[in-house]
Amino acid sequence: MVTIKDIAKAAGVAPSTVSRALNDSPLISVETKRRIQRLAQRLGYERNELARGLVKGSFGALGLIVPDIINPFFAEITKGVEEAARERGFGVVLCTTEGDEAREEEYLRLLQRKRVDGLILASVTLDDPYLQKLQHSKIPFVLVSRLSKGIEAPYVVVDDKKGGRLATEHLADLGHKHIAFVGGPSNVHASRERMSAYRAVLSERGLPLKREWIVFASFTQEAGREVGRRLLSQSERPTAIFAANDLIALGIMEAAEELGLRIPDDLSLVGYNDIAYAGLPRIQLTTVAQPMREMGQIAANFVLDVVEGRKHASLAAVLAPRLVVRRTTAPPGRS
Amino acid sequence: MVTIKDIAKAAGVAPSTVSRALNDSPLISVETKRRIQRLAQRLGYERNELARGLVKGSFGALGLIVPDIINPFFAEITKGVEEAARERGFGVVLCTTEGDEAREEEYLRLLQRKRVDGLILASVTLDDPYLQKLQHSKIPFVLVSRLSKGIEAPYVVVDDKKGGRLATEHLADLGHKHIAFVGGPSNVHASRERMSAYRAVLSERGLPLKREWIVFASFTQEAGREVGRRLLSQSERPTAIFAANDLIALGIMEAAEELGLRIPDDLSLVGYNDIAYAGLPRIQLTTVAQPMREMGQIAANFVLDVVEGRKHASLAAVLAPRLVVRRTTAPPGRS
DNA sequence: TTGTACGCGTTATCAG
DNA sequence: CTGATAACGCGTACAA
Repeated sequence: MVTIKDIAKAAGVAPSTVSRALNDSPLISVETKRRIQRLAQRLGYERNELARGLVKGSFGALGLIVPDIINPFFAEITKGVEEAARERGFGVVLCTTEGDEAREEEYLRLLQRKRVDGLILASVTLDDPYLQKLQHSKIPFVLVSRLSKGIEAPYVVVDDKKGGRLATEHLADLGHKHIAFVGGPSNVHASRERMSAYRAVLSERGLPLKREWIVFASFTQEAGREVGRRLLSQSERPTAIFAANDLIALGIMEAAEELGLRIPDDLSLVGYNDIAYAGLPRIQLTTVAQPMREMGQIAANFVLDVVEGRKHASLAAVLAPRLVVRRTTAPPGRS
Repeated sequence: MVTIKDIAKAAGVAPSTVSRALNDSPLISVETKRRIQRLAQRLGYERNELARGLVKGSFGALGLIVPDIINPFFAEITKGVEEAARERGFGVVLCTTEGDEAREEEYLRLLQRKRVDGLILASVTLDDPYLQKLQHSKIPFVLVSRLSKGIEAPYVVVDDKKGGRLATEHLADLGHKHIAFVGGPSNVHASRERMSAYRAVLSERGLPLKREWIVFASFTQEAGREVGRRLLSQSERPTAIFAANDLIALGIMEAAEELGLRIPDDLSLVGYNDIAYAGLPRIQLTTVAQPMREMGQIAANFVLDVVEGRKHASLAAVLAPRLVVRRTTAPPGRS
């Protein structure tokens, strides 16, 4: 690999002069600058960012931690982050945790060792105490699609209560009286918020609130299928289900299919996230859309602003969800 | 951030001793080693990999270039790469190109500047001449799910000809005589291979080969819908379509729906890739499955083997595809 | 405008 | 077994 020393030798100048030329410094004559720049190009010089980072204390990369890159929800966030980072010349180190806390901590250490300039945490498992440690580490970070109870940390989220309301009210407006809720893990903020909005709406409307019709599982299709089977094979089954994400909804759809229930005739179904496949021809899932890519962009740009010194002290962005009505919801059939 | 110098001072030894302790070197007494290790832990020391990378000439990270992380096909590959890298203590820098060649080159330079240890190219746009340059750069790389004509480069692919055969023969076996093919970009190797297998099967079986029934588009649902509309609204329409990936197939499904055609009654449809959503309740797409995650793992492990000195000179892995028959294919209706 | 000298945090080499 | 010392490639005060 060619270094600035090589260029310096070839050009008959000092390495510092080459450095100045390559960094477009004003304290160098225009002609030597251009001469050196051309030479560098011709020699195929690529700056060593390890060395530069060592000096400047900044490597030019962001760390992104997500639970699962296969999940389109996080894929969209990732895309937003990556776009924003790329536009500003930064790299993105991708870390997936599978929801495993140990792995998350392991990755966090890896990223610190690599001296990334900032962290974007779209993961959910990390406990508050660890976040506290992170705050001391001086490396800027931002929470995406999650909050932290004890810690005051910058975040960008979508208003889950509002989203939960949109979904539940839509079902109630259609005339449903027997509405169940299927969430992700019960310790995940989003799960709880959507559930609490669901409860609030039911109680406002004077609809029955059954304990057995509030289920927490995990944010996967398999979990949705299992819960769906259980929920829909009871003698008294709900006429509508609000699922806390689209994957769960798809699993429930699968279970309904198995049990010979037609959607939306026998069962109305609302999901959450509007992942790309919710709009598929035969799926046509009614769902709550979140601006996921935008979340990623906002998060990345905030961290980069902090890194580059325009110090936004904090960030508390709450974006608005949007109900997307498709074909899995209808008034309840006469039964 | 605490450095080895800080630890050295605190322990009353030289920095080099600390370095030896932290690297578990044998040329240090067991007791000082342990003492220093404990001290480092207590001080919250995290090694600076920029400095380490500078002297060792290796940063401990892989660069991964994919066209689009939203596409489940590449998300799966990414997952495989990330898993393998994590297990061996490496990070992954994610780069998405949107199929834009300029962006790919830009990223390639970024990754070189960051001195990643190896490259995994799941992108398709890069031209052979550029690969040639890459070979000179001494940084090991591997092609995933693509080949290069002129250059002898390590690769891991799935046998597209075999996959194309599986799909086309399945349709022919069902009795279809009017089979169309919809590919991705015509300059993509996978597209061409699947198409050529399609042609071979048709000619072997003595089935009519219509020029208008071979269409190249792009690997997206939108493209599939457009092509589907055109193909299916002709007076003489095919009774079966082999789509070169699942997204295209889904688009075609959408178009068929719009035109009032039932699947598989009026139209049989085979996709390619078996992305997670092909198995969805109402989609149930017959498709050709590729071991995507495995490809990612094999690719990453190969590059890492090279990096770590166990020098596999080359890699030419051809994995086998698998036909997954679901509910979008059936014998042609009487017409 | 340019060159010199030093430091960033680590590892490796060579004495001791 | 341990301690100096140099080197990795670059940026930057300081001197010229």
